[in-house]
Amino acid sequence: MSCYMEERIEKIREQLHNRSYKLTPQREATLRVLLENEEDHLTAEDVYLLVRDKSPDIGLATVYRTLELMSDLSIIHKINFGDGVSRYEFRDEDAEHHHHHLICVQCGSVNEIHEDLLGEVEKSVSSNFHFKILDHRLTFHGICQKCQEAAEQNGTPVVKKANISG
Amino acid sequence: MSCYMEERIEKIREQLHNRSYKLTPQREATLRVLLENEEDHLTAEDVYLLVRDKSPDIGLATVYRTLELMSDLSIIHKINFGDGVSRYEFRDEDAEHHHHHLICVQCGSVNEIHEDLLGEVEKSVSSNFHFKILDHRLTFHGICQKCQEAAEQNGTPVVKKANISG
DNA sequence: ATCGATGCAAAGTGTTTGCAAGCCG
DNA sequence: CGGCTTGCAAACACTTTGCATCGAT
Repeated sequence: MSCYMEERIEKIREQLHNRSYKLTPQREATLRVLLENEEDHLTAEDVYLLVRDKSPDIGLATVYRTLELMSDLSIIHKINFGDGVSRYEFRDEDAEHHHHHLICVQCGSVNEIHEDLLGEVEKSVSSNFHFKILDHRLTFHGICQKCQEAAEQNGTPVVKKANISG
Repeated sequence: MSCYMEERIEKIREQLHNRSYKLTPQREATLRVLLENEEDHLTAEDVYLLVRDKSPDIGLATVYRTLELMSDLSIIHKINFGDGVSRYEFRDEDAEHHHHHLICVQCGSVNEIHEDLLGEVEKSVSSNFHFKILDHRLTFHGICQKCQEAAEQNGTPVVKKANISG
């Protein structure tokens, strides 16, 4: 895992150099946080706080600038669940296109679906609407398994955490 | 159309009264703007400017409060295309659930798809992930027919608008 | 010496809130 | 009267920007 991470960092260093950007310590620290939390969907603030644990002198603006840059270079993905905050995650190298989110309106948890659910749907949209699809966003809002179970047992939701709404 | 609009306004007035809210002149003006621009996806600012044409003394905060209220009552829908601004549109009375957006990254146009594309997908998500789906958001980002045609003819996009708006 | 990258603070956006005044049953 | 509504301005949360400084060519 650690080795895998070094690999990815090196690859990104190259990508940056090829476009005459530097992989500065701050940028590297930011990327490492993102890699270490690949399962989550961190906000800029989240990233900032985590980076600061290891590199206390980094500024929030730098984190924003780094995230923006990485996003422009398609190294990471900027996503938005409609709660007014941007979140960042690593782009799947292969299946970049086929990755959706399940947001629990009860506890705020976000889970991913990695299957390609939209192959057929995209085909029909392309041909029926003459729309050339480059990307898509699919999000389901609902109740996750945990909260359903909790509700069955005692009628109380697991946690009251988020208000990700549309 | 005008008559249709009165009908809808009256219906909403009732809905509000049933929940002990009033359909004040400001709220009514806001709703009328939304109804008159049902095809668009207006931001709060858009709505504010349009309302002000007819009711110059309305405040932006009132527009926000009205939109929030109508959204809470599921009379309108608050949507978010990931550009950091909330947009509002009337909720389809019947097919509330099956309505997606095609956003052109070239000219910024937003078109709607009213077909239900996700019936099968939802079934498989529900059963595979034990996730109780309440709602979903599906957005395709790509190039609309117009921009494709323009590009074929002279390599130049139709408009450079950069912003996601109607 | 150059030119990008950084940290800080200030400015910017879009949205929400506190509050005194207004309206209406 | 008593509650919901309103307009205004101030507060807010998140993000971007200006600028002097730093650091690696």
